[in-house]
Amino acid sequence: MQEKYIHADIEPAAQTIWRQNAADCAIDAPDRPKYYCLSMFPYPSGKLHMGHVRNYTIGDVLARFNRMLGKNVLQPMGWDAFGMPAENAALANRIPPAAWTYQNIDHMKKQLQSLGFSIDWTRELATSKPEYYRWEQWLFTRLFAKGLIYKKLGAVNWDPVDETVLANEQVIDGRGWRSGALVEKREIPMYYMKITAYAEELLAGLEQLEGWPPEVRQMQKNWIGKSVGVRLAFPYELDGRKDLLWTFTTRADTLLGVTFVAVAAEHPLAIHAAKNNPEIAAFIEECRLCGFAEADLATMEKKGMPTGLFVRHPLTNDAVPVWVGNYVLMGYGEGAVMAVPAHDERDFAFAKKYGLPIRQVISAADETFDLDEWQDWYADKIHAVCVNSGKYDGLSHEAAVEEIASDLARLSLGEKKTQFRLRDWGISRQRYWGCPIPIIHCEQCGDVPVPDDQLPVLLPEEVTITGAGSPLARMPEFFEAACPKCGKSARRETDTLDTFVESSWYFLRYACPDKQDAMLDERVNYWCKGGIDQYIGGIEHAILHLLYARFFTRLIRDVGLPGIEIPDEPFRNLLTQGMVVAPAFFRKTPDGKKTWFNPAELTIKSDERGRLTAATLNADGEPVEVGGMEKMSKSHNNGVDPQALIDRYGADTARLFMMFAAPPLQSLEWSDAGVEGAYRFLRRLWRIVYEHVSQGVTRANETADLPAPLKDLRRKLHQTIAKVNDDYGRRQQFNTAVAAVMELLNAYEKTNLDTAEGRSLAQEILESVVLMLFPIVPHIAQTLHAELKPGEDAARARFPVVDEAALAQETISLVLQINGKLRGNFQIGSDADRETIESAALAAAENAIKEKAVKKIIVVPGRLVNIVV
RNA sequence: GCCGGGGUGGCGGAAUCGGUAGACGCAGCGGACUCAAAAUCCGCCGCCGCAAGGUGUGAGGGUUCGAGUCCCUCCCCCGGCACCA
Repeated sequence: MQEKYIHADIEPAAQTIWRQNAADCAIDAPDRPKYYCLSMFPYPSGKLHMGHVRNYTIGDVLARFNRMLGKNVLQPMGWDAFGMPAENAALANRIPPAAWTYQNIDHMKKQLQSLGFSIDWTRELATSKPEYYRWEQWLFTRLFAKGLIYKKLGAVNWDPVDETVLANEQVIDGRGWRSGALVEKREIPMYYMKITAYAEELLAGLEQLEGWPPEVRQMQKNWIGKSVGVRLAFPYELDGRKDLLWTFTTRADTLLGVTFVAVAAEHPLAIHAAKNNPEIAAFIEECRLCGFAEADLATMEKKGMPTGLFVRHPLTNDAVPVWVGNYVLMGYGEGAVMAVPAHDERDFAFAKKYGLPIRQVISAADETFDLDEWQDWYADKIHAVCVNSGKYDGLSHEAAVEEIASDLARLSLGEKKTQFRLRDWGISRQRYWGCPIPIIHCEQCGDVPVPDDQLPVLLPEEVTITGAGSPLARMPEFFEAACPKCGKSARRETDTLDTFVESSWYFLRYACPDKQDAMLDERVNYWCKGGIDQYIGGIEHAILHLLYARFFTRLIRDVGLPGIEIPDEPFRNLLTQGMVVAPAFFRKTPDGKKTWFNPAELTIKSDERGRLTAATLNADGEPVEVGGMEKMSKSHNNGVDPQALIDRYGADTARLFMMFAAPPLQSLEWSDAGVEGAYRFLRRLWRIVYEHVSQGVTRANETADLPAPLKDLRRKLHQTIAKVNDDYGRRQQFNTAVAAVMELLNAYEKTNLDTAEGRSLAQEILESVVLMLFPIVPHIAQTLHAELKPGEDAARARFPVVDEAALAQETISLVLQINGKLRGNFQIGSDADRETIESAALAAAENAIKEKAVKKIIVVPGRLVNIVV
């Protein structure tokens, strides 16, 4: 055995053994218990970042641990290969997005392999390959036929200088990131997926997801946002034509408090009012410059303008003024809201600002309504009753809603309605590097889906990106097409699909990535039965990706693939890892934009306590500003390259550091310190095994009948096995598993094992330690295991089993408290009854109690005794 | 703004069901080995205090024999907010 731990020698050697034995391949074996362990696939941005290393190490630990429990493990990997960064890179470097992407995939795959992840590479897929996206197009045509995909107008960010649609990320303080032009809101036709048709089912499904973190279920529940309210109409007459202005409210009980209604700038009433009023037209124009992100809407100054138009109150027939509001959006709900300033905080502020009437229609006992100041009880549903509301006076919230809804129904001006916050999913993107939407626009036949025999609609890979519009719209060879129905010349859709579509079903395709003539085959029935056993990915995906994936399994189920069973819920167990965060550094350009610098380009200064204080850019020696801790990301350019870590210390150190530095759910603060410690531990482990092996390996101890110090050490071993097993399996908390093994090794080194019995116990401990660490540091464990048990392969070994006999203990130590304060310990037989414990505790506490009267004795079995005096 | 999470020594973190706060590691300090350094090994290490003891888990209050853990109010940080992935 080598005396020194040299990771550069043992890591490639271990990987060669695994490759030769096909140790990482998942076998389609329907008779064996399966464990499908899935990590969120990466976007091939160039090189791995720390978040990937963390995510895939967690996945690999679980995959290897479950393999050691005898399960048939599938751990696949692929590439979320479509997306905007490839187009940005193309602009910057003049490389076509396809070439850039595939070059990144090659590099990142090598990096993943060098980390020793037990990934079944025979199942690798990339979403940008026609073999993959053709089935997405196929599914699109089926969903289009079923009406689950439809077309309507939707708002986008329009850069008037670059004449292109911008992603939210590309809009910085209301301006285009490249042109600096003020971004406008523009309504364009887009395809939508009817996720709202599944809102009820997606909500109900959350109840069953016991293997999901409760906070993720809560977030999805709130996102779907089911509320029961009343859809009601305000009648009006315009140019002699009668019409209805529809709104939705959850507070129909306050209907008599309505003093105005507000409509969106794009609402027909607003547009009508603008015709003869340049001020309103100017205001509507101003609204076009507002963003439409929810956060912008919620925080911006609420502005409005009277249109001069009036509608009739549905119950009183009073005239109600119509305002245009910049906070009302056409695409959400009805594009109009009723305003009750007295009982809605936003309406209250709006009414105060514009001097609109505030009419109290709710009161609560002991509370006084004060026109000058908003108080939280004004919006209270629980304690309030109707006032100033005629026949509804005295009714509670629920009763009033019921009464008013049925009165409105009688007038055909309203009904009770369940509404969801969830909106249909806009899937059209005016971008090149994505899956082409399989639609042909024919002047006569309308939107015609591309027939199966013309699929896939291939995305041309040799293109020039200019930053202005999609290159597809400039390629007649792409967009010129014959209508599949009438044969006349027609125009192919040049928008592509949102990349969230690809990531909504890739996990099903891993079961059968080589299937040529169908989306999926029966191998899905084995691997995905009951859902994927474990899904691991960033908490930032808690809502969108995870909701879309849940939606998609239901879509595919309902489209129906013969002979294939799709689980409703794709992910049985979910682990949301915390982010890897690091400080971010930037400079502001004169126009206020921030330029972010990578720590690798900087010299960072810190104080004597190790806290970072300042940084300078190596290129010019000038200072940069130190921002806060941010998620490692492209946008903040604060990623630390894991490659340097792997090159210097090896894959096992990188993996161990990642698992030991923080529990998986928590965010992990990157720091260079600590890596050394992980490396030191591996060297120490190597040395300990070397010292044992160089005296000759022996047969592992199997008996609990040992002298006291050895018995204690062996108890520690089996307690550790139980703990580590629980940490890997139930708790999924790997930092404490490592800590437990470290503690065991500390005890091992403090015990004299120079007898035959001792050496045999040493053998038992070291074999167990190496196998317990195998999921985290497989290379060193593979190598050391082969030294401890020549001819045996750790990759096929089972996880150590607890010997219950070793756990038995004759006496235990209990904590003694007096009035809840720690006052020492005492020993007692492990089978002592309550009376014995109490008297032993009183004896131990004699000095401290003295004359004081004992009021109460609390005994917590196995833990402590608290004497109250 | 709304939804979700978090705040524990100089630092990362542990304390799993309300029961010894600070496991394990990093940094630091002292020592051994060495010509020396690195590596390694041994010891110390929340704060105040010579000690006895007191005190301590973002701040304030509450429940309890007992609170990092439960309840209320507040502050700060992070994630998401529908076109970043």
